[in-house]
Order: sequence, then structure tokens, then C-alpha cells
Amino acid sequence: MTIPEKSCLVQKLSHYVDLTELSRKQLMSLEETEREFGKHAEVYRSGDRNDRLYVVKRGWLYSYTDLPDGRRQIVKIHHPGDIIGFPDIAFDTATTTLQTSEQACLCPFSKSALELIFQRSPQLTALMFSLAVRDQAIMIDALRAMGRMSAREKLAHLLLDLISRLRISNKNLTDTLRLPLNQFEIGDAVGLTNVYVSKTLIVLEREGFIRRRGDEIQLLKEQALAQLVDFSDRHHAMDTSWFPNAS
Amino acid sequence: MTIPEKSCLVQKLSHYVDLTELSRKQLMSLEETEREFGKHAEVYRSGDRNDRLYVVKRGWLYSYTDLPDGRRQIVKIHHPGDIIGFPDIAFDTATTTLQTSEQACLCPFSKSALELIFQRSPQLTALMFSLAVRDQAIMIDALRAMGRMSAREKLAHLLLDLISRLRISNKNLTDTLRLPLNQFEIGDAVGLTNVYVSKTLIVLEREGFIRRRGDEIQLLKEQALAQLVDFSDRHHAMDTSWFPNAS
DNA sequence: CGCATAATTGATGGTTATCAAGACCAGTGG
DNA sequence: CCACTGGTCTTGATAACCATCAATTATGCG
Repeated sequence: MTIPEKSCLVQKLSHYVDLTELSRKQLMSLEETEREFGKHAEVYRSGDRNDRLYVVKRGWLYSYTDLPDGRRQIVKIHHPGDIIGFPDIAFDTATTTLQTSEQACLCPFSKSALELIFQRSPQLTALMFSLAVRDQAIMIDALRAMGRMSAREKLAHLLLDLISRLRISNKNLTDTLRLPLNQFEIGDAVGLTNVYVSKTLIVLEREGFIRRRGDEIQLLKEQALAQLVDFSDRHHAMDTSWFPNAS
Repeated sequence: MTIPEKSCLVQKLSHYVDLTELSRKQLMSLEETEREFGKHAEVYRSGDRNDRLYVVKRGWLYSYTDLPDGRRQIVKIHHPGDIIGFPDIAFDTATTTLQTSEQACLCPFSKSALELIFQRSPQLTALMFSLAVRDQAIMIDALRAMGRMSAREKLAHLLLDLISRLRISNKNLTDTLRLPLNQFEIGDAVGLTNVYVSKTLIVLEREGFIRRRGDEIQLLKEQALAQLVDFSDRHHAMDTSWFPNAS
């Protein structure tokens, strides 16, 4: 059989377990369809019927909710290899709005594709389950940041979270990340205004924690930053010991 | 066979789907062991090895994380019938600390009990999955509240969330809920100080939104409150249409 | 009644929002 | 080559909101 182009989903999940041939095929089947989106395009909107999930093939996106008066909260930033839509799976309409932050390519697949996975592959089921709930742990960290951290700490936390996520699928990432978000978007992600994001990033830069060039950010003292916010990497290690054996 | 005492887990899940006899038995088996805890007892601590989950049989508990300097964030309040521990399932150590807010009774069960469920009951798997990810949707709402709401709105949101959750397992709940949390704990749940919680609750009371008597809170204008924070009930409706048929 | 815990009150200050203006930059068309 | 444009970032002044601290009052319990 022909091997299709490398799937970032398979690549990312392989980081955690040795996928069986069956699992691999099932994952590939999720990426059969492709759709292309321009910058700041809306993929779906809160309240839309949602019978689909999405695999990110290329580009950054984010999910947000807003209040009637326009205040906005970005609740999750999505990267290539991510599966989008787990939090909405329990509802018949979407709870968030999904938007691209730059040109992006998505692979939609239907909820019922999960049904197949649940019936046939306990290994993949456990892995999906773990991924879904790990996102929850990450959201817990975000909640802690939003509730109890200063602006400076919030931004430090965001940067650490992003770089540790990007390292999963891009092993040779060093200390620099591309951040294709403007300061309104950064503010909406951490609960600050664009103005204060600007001021705080300048502070972090003056303190020697980061350096900025265009849309790239270099973390100069990652250890110190991690200590500052008591950061723990939820992405690298995952407990797969309880997984069913490939059957 | 003998029918054991009513399980609040079975009761709660029955709200969403007709459980097969197999599913029911598997759920019951999760509640075989019981452990009793006093007020403000610690069940497990962040960093502990975690090979277990818990079903809440009685009493309120909460999970929190803290920063090195003592700031604390309560990330989830647990009620009878809840399953505690999904967010930690992907890790080998607990990411949060679990504490009772009053006398409570828990039923611990091992992670590998889930393995059995994954292998034997696609229906229950889908339901567990839905429960786990619905918690995520609820946390998204909390994140929005923490990031973009005023103190008054945050507290309104908390009360609405709590009462709509309690209504699932207690159908004849009216407009009054018992809130066994002190104002430090309330503050840690919404990202405020105990002092400002006090002041803000007084404002809500003066505005006629709530009435307080002891540890009970009555929501006098629930509609208005819901509109104030653009609240949507994540607890009542759940999309089960995509679930595998009981096999 | 006396003690501990929890809630309230008031004074003050810090952090962040808000508003408005200006600087920078890349792309566009004259 | 240069003005023009829209988007983004920066800067400064002011104000709102909430934290902090400390003292007092209420509540519950042995």
C-alpha cells in the first residue's frame, strides 16, 4: 500500500506510544479531507451545530468565547498536530468560536469516526482519552495563571506553555518561537488589554527574560522564567502504563 | 441478585442515557470501597503518585493548585456523584491537591478499572469520555469568568454554575443552595480575596439578586443573573446521539 | 460563658484598564 | 521616489477596581 505524506497527528501521538498498524491507519483516515483557511478566518462559531472535529495540518488557530459586550477570552491556542473539538463533543452546538490566527489547513472528521475508534481500538481510545483530559490539566494551569498571577507572570506562563507544546512535534526547537498573534490576541489569551501586554513585554525584555524580533520571541532565561511561575511541563511526559495492550 | 443502595453515580449518569445492565454493574463496581474523611481533610496532594480515581458519595470537596508563595486557586468543586481525577489520568502524579470542604465519603477505584470499561463497554466509554470533556467545557466557562469578568460577575457565575450542577442529581432543588465554603475558599475559586468576596456578596444582596441565611444562598433573580454573565447551562443537556449502541 | 472561626468594615495603595495620541512598518498607488 | 493607508505597537495621563492590612463584629461550639 502507498504511504501518504507524513501526518503530524501520527507523528505527535507516536511521541507517546508505539502505534499499532491498525491505530496508525485509523488516525490517517481522520486526515482524508482537507480545507484551507485564510488569515483571521472563522471556521465555526459558538452556537453552530457541531458534528465535527478537526486535525490541524498547518498554521495556528485559537478558540475563544466572548461576552455580549465584546470582551473576549481565548481559551485555547491550537498548533499543527492538535485535535480540535474535544471539549465540544458532549454538546450538540459549539461552545467556542474557532478562528485562524494565520493561513491554516484543517482536516475535518465526523464525531462518529470516534465511535469506530472506540469500538475497535482500545489503545487509541485510551490515548484519545488521555489527550482530551491532558488538555484539561493544561487548562487548569491556565486557570491558575488567570486567577492568581500578575501580568508579568501570566505572560511568562503563556510563553513557557507554548514553547513546551511546540517542542513535542518539533524536537529541534531551541529557545526561540514564532508567535503569530498580535497583542490584542495575546491579551485575550491571558486576560489583559493589548496596552498592558505591550508594557509588560517591554518589562520582560528589559529584565533580560526575553528578546523580540518581529514575530519571534527568544526565551533567554527559561529556567528562571519557569521558576518564576512554578511551571511544569504537561506535554512531555504522559502516563501510558495503564493503557490496554494493543489487541 | 441483591440491589445495593442507590448509587449517585448511576443516578447521575442515568440522567443522560439509558444504562444497560452491564454498564450499571460496571459502574457499581467502582463504588465497592468506601473511605470517610473529616472536614478540611486532604485526600491527596499535588505530586503524589496517582493511580486512582474517586467517586464522591457524600459531601463537597475541591481540587486546587497553589503557587510557591501561598496563593491558591481552586480549579474544581466536586459534588456527590462526581468522578474525581480525570484531568490527572494522563500523568503519573497528581497535578492538583484534593481537599474536603466538609465531612465527606469517597469511593476510590484504580485507573485500570477504566481499562476494563474501555474494553467491554463502548457505551460507557463514550459516556465517560463525554463527562470528562464536558468538565473541560465547564472549565472554559470558568476561564472566561476569571479572565474577563468583574468580581460581581464572577460570583454570579459561580453561583449559577453550582446550582445548575446540583440540579442534575437533585431534581427538586428550587432556588436555594447550601454553600459549604467559607469566603477564603470562595475567593480562591474565583480569583478574589476573602475581603472582596464579602464586600461583593453584600452588593449582590443589596441589589436583590441573592439572599443569604447561614450557609444557604437563595437566588432571587436567576434569569437576571444568567443574563448578567451570559450563562449557559452545560449540565442539563448532553449530546449522546453519536454514542455506540449498547453492544 | 469563653473561645475559635468566620464575616464585616474602613483606610490606603498597587495593579491594571481606559482613553487618546503618536510612532513604526509594510504594502499600494500615484 | 514619495505620499497614503491600515494595521500594529508604544507611550503617557488618569481612573477604576481590587488587594492589602488592621480592627471590629458576628457566629458557632464546647
